[in-house]
Amino acid sequence: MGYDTKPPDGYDPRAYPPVAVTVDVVTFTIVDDQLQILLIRRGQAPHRGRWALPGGFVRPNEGLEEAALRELHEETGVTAEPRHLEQLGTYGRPNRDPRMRVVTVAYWAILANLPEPRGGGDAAEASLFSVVMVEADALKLAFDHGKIIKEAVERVRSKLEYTTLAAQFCPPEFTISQLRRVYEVVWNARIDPANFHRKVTTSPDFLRSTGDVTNPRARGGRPAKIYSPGKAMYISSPLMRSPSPTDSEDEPPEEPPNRSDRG
Amino acid sequence: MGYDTKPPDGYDPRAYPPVAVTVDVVTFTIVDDQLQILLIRRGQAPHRGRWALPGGFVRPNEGLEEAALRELHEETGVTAEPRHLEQLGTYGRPNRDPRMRVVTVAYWAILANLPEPRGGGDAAEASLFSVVMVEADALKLAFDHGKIIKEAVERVRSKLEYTTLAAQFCPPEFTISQLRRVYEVVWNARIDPANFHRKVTTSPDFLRSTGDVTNPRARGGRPAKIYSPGKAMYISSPLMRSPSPTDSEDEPPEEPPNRSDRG
DNA sequence: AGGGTTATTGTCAAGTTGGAATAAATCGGT
DNA sequence: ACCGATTTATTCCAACTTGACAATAACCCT
Repeated sequence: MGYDTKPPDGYDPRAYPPVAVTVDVVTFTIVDDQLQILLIRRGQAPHRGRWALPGGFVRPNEGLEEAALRELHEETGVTAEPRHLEQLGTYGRPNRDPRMRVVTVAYWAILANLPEPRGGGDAAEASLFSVVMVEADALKLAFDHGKIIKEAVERVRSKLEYTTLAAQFCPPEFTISQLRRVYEVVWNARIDPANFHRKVTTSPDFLRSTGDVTNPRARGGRPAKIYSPGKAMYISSPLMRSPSPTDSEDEPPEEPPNRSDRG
Repeated sequence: MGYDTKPPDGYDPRAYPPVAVTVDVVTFTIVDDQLQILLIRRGQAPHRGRWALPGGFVRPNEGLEEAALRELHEETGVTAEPRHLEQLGTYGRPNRDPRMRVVTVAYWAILANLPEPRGGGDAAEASLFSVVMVEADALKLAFDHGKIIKEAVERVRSKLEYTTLAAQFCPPEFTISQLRRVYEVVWNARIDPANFHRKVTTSPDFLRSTGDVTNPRARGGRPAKIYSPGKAMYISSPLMRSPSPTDSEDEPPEEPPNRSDRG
């Protein structure tokens, strides 16, 4: 970064342009067999009363990730640490905030077993919303948060293909059915149980058997083996999402990453 | 973003913390059968004399991507438009710049047929460096630019697996051998010509035959068919990089994309 | 014509996938 | 105790993909 640049109109390294840097967090969880995100209702202008991502200013001696975690906790009352926190991208279109130039660094997180959010800090209210509602634009969102959320949804969907992140949506110990349900909910697609079972059990160190099985439920059925997550972070040969009938996308939008994302 | 947050120490939306936002660009090109990146030599403190990524302040009414392109052109004298420009990530560790808090949004770009950089703006010098040199830490780099470059290299490597971006390193019309060479250079691995040929020709709309063939070279050899890039942006079933003897990585580092990056 | 070089096509065994069938382990009801 | 229903786990098979390598094609030079 040669930001000692002195363009024709003459910047000085200390006379930096007035820009505010914020962080925003798209927090995913699965509740009621639906992929949901955590939003807060804005208590102040602009966009007062609209739903928005939790987030806020980065403090002078605070790292970006640190700021993201702090704002998540402060504004939503969530005390649990996210199972995963990852940078999504930075949004800095000049007029995305009416008050001044604001560049926001967006993060996305996975939170399992989310306790009911209670709204802390100065956020009036915090609540979970199904991503299908957001994808249908059924919600009035503040700023460009609709765009950010859609890009986060695409990121989490594509990350399930080649990483072992799906297990982070599950409790510490889980069955293969539960894990499959994560994929089905996030991808909004049906997955063949037998093939899924074969795939995840042969993927090296994706799952570790605890030796236990579930105690069978009321309706009967063979008890399922119980697993915990292995140490592998990537799946050698990715799972594929086949286009589901309800979900009609042919070409994924720009920036699925880093499958990169595989990486 | 609820950056109406008023933390205990009392922020006001207009009394934003003093942060500078810059952009930096990692520009890749292939010259002399090597993956190379474009760096400038810093003419001012801090890190005067060190090599750094081209970049600089984002101007008040300028988009981030726009700023990245401007700085690339201003500081390196490159006039050609990049074939690809994509956000890599944002780096904002509190003391990454000794002068003040600077958050930088990093981009990476592909530039084919790079004309010799001449160093423009106030950059003393601009030059290409092989990524193997940078990966070996053989170069004194400014700030955290070494880290940024390494993450960009991993990103471009993983993106070749599942996208058709490799063609952007080639001239508008090229042969399959040239395309294969791109993969071999970027991945630092040998690729079987026959299997590669089969793979790229069967991948839907990756390549379009122009009908022409090369006029044979001095050394002889069968003339190669000439192709231009198709419209497909993704490869249905990814190419795999097998660990090469010289390049020993077992687990890819965090955040390859996307295979999103996948996004 | 013959040997060298590069491009392209073909072959084959090994592995992977999707789909369906089968087996295993439990339930509740009779 | 047995039967059907239910859920999980395993097996089978045909279609496809991959990697390694052989064979062919089309050109050079001598």
